[in-house]
Amino acid sequence: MSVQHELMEQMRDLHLRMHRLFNDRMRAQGASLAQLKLLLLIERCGEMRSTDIAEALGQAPRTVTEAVDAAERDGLVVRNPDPSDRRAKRINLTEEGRAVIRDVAPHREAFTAQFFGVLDSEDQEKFLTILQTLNDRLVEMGAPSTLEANVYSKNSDPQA
Amino acid sequence: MSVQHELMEQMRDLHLRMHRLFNDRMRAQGASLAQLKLLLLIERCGEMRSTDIAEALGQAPRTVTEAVDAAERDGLVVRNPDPSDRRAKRINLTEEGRAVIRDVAPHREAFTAQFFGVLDSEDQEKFLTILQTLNDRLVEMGAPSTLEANVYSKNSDPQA
DNA sequence: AAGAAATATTGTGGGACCATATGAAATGGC
DNA sequence: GCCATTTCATATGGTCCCACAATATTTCTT
Repeated sequence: MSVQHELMEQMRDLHLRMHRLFNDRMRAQGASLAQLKLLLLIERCGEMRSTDIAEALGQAPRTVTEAVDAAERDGLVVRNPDPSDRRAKRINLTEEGRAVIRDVAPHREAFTAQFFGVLDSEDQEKFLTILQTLNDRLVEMGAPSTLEANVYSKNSDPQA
Repeated sequence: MSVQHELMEQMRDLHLRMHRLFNDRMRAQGASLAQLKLLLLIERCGEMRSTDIAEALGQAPRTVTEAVDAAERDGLVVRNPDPSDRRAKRINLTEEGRAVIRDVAPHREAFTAQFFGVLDSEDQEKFLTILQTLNDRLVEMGAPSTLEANVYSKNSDPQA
């Protein structure tokens, strides 16, 4: 029972520290974690509708509208009309948006490598297995199974 | 490299799902994760000053003031003047605050047990080791080493 | 064509965080 | 005793997220 207690504490600590440290490093590069999450998702999937973004990020529609507003204000993203559905808008990266991703990429890579470098590949595999098991458990327990985009390391398999 | 990518995704997913699911269950009992965190800390440590709470929870002073404001509004907590330091206030639980902790306890226990139940004790130990290793790494990388209070399972060693 | 559903957005209200700054009180050196 | 510094709680303003409700437009269903 005390092990579970410890586990919960360590899990929370880990997330908190990781989130803050990563955020700090990205802010030093002029980005923010949340913004980056959005930009990387669009880079990976190409033009997206608001709905798709909400689902991919596991966020409420309201949140996405706000985020896109902000990114558009910063010139990182544009909303184009969707030719095949006049209700919809297609959100895409601007050149400036792509530049932010490019500039930040090495720092993301460095973070991930430095972070997971303490684990040998066997432990990484074990860790991954456990995380997947726990994730499945949460879904069994009632959590939604929607995904979340990856912000930390580069993804080389875009799916249009 | 792709394993690290997967790891990051799974870690984020896990935290998000756990946080939301736990929060939902607690809200059904009239509490919230953050509130609970505060109440449990005070229960464990007795009367506390705002500063102590901020340090214990790894939060900014501003956050604590807000949280205590809310808890005080809900009648779960009171601010008493500190006789030995007229700047300070001593924050303590009300009877209602203690009642919330009592009511929520079984649900916290149930969640933790159900969640970690998918892992045998060997995997739990392995998981704990890995988490600690990663936490230490983050501290090496510049993250603060302040702790965070445990919200999920009961703690039986209060330290006044 | 009428109704239902989907799409994006807006408003309102709220929760949980942050850095920074302010005023009051305590503390420590002199 | 006196002044600079530190400490304490709080305030200002900001980010990121949510739920709920309402709107206008368009598409899909029947």
